[in-house]
Amino acid sequence: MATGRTHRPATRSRGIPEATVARLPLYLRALTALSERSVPTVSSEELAAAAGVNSAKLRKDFSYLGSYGTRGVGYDVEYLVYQISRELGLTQDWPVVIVGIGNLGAALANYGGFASRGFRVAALIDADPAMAGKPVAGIPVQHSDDLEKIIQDNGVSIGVIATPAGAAQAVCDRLVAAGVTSILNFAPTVLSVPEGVDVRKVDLSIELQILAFHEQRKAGEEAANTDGALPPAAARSDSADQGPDGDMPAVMPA
Amino acid sequence: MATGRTHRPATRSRGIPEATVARLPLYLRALTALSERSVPTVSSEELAAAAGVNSAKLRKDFSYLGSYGTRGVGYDVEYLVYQISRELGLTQDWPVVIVGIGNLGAALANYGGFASRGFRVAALIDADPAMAGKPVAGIPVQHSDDLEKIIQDNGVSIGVIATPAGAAQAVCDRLVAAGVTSILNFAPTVLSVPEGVDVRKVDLSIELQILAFHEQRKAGEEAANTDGALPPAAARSDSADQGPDGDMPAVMPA
DNA sequence: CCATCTTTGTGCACGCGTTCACAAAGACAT
DNA sequence: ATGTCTTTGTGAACGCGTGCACAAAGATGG
Repeated sequence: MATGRTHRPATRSRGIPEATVARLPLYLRALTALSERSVPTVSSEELAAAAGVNSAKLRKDFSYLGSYGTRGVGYDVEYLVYQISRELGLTQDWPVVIVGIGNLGAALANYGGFASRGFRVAALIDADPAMAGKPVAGIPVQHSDDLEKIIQDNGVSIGVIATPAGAAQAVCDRLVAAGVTSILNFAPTVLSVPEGVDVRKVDLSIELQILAFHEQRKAGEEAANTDGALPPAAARSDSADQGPDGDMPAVMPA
Repeated sequence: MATGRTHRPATRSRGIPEATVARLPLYLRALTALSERSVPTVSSEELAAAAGVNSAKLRKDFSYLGSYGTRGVGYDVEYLVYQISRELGLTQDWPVVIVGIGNLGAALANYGGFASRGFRVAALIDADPAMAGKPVAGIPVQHSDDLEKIIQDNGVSIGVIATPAGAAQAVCDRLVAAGVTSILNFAPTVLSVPEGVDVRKVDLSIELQILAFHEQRKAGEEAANTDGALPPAAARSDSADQGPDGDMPAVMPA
């Protein structure tokens, strides 16, 4: 589908569905764990269980990448790790900058999951002069006056915004102007960016609110059940160990 | 996905689509900002722009809650804030515990977006005895030995896991056993929980990987554009061509 | 070489979510 | 009251994602 018939250049992703792309990192994590245990091959059933998804979905996801499995056997773990890594672009080095070194920014700087996936924290940037030079996670914080220079000197195309909401848009504008084309936004604000720039956002408060909704609903149903108003909980094979979210992480494309 | 099995035509149907629920906090944030600026009413067009969504989608979302707008005028800001808050269950107090007070846990404890939305950090829990008693964000850290007691004494139903991946499942099991029915998981692991427990996950590394995918795609397209004058309609293979650079595997299955 | 068994890859159907487009509803002016 | 104008609420169409179910492909054993 969508071989060449591009209508709008908004969401053409070379045939790979967005939902599949969002799951690839999940598979990669499970595969990496298997690889470290020197497991040579894995079936779609096993891998799906490890990744917390349906096996049919996993096979269909992989089918978008190509036919990398062997029928009757399964998938070669190392080979699949490589293929997914390449597909995600993790075989190259991605320098990232983190702007806003508060509690969250510091946590991100210390987060080990980045380096192990090809991401390199090229610089930490903060607007507070008192922070300048102070090392966080072994990296000296630089002042935001030098933001443009830092971006350009390091060839940074991915920026992480961990500033207060009020500063986020201004920081975003400067990042984009300096050449950043992908932004991960932790500030609770809608960022407006020119076309061609990707923004993904993570809002911790929003996640809790979604949980609260379901929590309230559960409490309400329970009350209704003791009242005898509703029939007993019909067995829902819906999702035993997965939330109502299905697959989407805590993030939505902007 | 959500129950919705009762085919109630309209009027107070609990069948609010999951996608809508995920956007309600977004609307609420925009509405709160308007409320603080004492804006009395807002049209779907304006609010949609502020929330970063399509106005038709916004109207449809609100239609699931009821008819809270006035045609020709728009929506009453204060009224809508209340209705959405109530729908999300934010009119009640939600005590939450944060387990794992590392960099991320501390950042979460300090995060201001919780308290302002009806969430109260009831306790901080860590496995490190050296942390016990040490105040973080003004709250003394408690040792995980007391986890069950803390949960029960505070009537906690929402737990946040910010531990290393290795400890997450064990913590999760203890939380669930103690009565927690909603979990926000920051550990890069798939949690398995019994039916009736909601899990939402936030994986920072996954978000970056998704950005990297799109970034790579953008770079590839740009190269293709400057390189060949042939628009995207050229590649018309279904599954044959893999990488934009035709880079074939360096690693073959043994 | 043939039979059998395992597991992939996928055609198909279904349901959810998004978007369009417009009638209905109300505000407002005359 | 009546007409006009604005904006909501929603029916309907469409596209995407999911899961079922099965044929094809290859391994394995005799």
